[in-house]
Amino acid sequence: MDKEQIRLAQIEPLIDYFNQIMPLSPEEVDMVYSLFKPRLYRKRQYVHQEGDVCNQFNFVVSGCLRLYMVDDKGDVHILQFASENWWIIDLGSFHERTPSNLNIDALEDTTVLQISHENLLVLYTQAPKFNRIFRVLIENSFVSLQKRLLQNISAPAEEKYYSFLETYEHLVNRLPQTQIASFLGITPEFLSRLRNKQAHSKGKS
Amino acid sequence: MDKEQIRLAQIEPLIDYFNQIMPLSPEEVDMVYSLFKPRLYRKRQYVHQEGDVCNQFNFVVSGCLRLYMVDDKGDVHILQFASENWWIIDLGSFHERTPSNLNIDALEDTTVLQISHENLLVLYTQAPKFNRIFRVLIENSFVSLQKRLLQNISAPAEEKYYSFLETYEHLVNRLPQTQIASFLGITPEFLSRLRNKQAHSKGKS
DNA sequence: CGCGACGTTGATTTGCCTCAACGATTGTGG
DNA sequence: CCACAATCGTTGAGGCAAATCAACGTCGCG
Repeated sequence: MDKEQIRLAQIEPLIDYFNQIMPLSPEEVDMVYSLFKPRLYRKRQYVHQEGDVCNQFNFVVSGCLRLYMVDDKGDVHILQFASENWWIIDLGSFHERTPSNLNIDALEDTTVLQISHENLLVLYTQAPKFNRIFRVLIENSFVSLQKRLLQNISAPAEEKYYSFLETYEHLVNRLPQTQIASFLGITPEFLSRLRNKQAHSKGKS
Repeated sequence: MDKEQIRLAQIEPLIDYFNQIMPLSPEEVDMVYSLFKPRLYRKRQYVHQEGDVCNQFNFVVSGCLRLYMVDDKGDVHILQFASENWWIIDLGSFHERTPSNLNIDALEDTTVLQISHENLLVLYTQAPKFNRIFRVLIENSFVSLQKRLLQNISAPAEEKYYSFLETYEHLVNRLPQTQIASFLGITPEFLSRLRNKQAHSKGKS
């Protein structure tokens, strides 16, 4: 495969994704090919750093990224993981063009397809169908975010952990416990004790 | 004013709201007039009940609604308040056409403008600009939801409460403490103690 | 090899909950 | 218009979930 073929192969998962929400015309497919750029990030590399205006909308082709905030004490709070076929971005910073207080970095070597703010506006203007597609896409994100918030205000840590195991089954064995704890909003020590309890009750049943 | 004039007067805040995101053409304004219906809910009345498919997208003109879940123990967990110029809906149920496990009811006598699922599809088809408008609208909701989640996994109750006071300043004196506690995910008793502490420290400074 | 990230375990502390009781206010039916 | 119930906010005593701090073994990696 030459470089061009590699590029095309990488973009396919995104085309599939869009087609699933709403089938694209050949012209729209061409626009996706020309406006989304593949990029590789190495493990631990920043995709976006706080202080900057977030300028790229990222679609993960392979690997895993995280979106997180670092508080005054230096503790990390993870808002989102994104593995294959997920979107990740600081949406507030991206749209309001204001400096972000969130970071995005790579938990594994990760390939993304990214579109800049400028090119996304081009896409919306020249292919209005993408307004509809991105509306649906964000609606889906909104619904899952709302579910997570509901869990957070209503359920104890143990229940949140089990729920996480179900929702992120495909991802669980790729993530260190510390990252999961930070996502759940509990300490790694306490998560360890929860897991221990689970192991014991499983042994008995 | 005759009935027709009342109807028109009630719809104006919504037209203003849309124009602020993206100016509407006269034809688009007409569509809004014909597809959104005003409706009054009395205090404590249900706007939407769990078990039903959520079929109305609601825009609050005056008053205040809440979106909440009732857990196995009968405890209420509030996902959202909506007062003037806010939207409220179970978006998951509305789009997937599945039975909801959330409720919406009125904390005050409330006037809403509502559009049915069916008519929203008509609106999207006949005036595609609304895809863009609703995309922006949901993006805004997404960003504020993400901020709230971040607070929830990173901040102690006291900080969440202060943050609530800032964000919902206009609404705070209209809401009973029990509702605020339920929104924050703490008990009314503990909220009372937090407020007490605040009063004392204010007295000293 | 040696260092740093990771997971575990123990002892202790604390933020927040539970349960119970009490006035103050609201509202509702007789 | 009053009486009674229901809702609301507050306070106290006690308990539990989860955090903190510290120590230790393991593993992967430079």
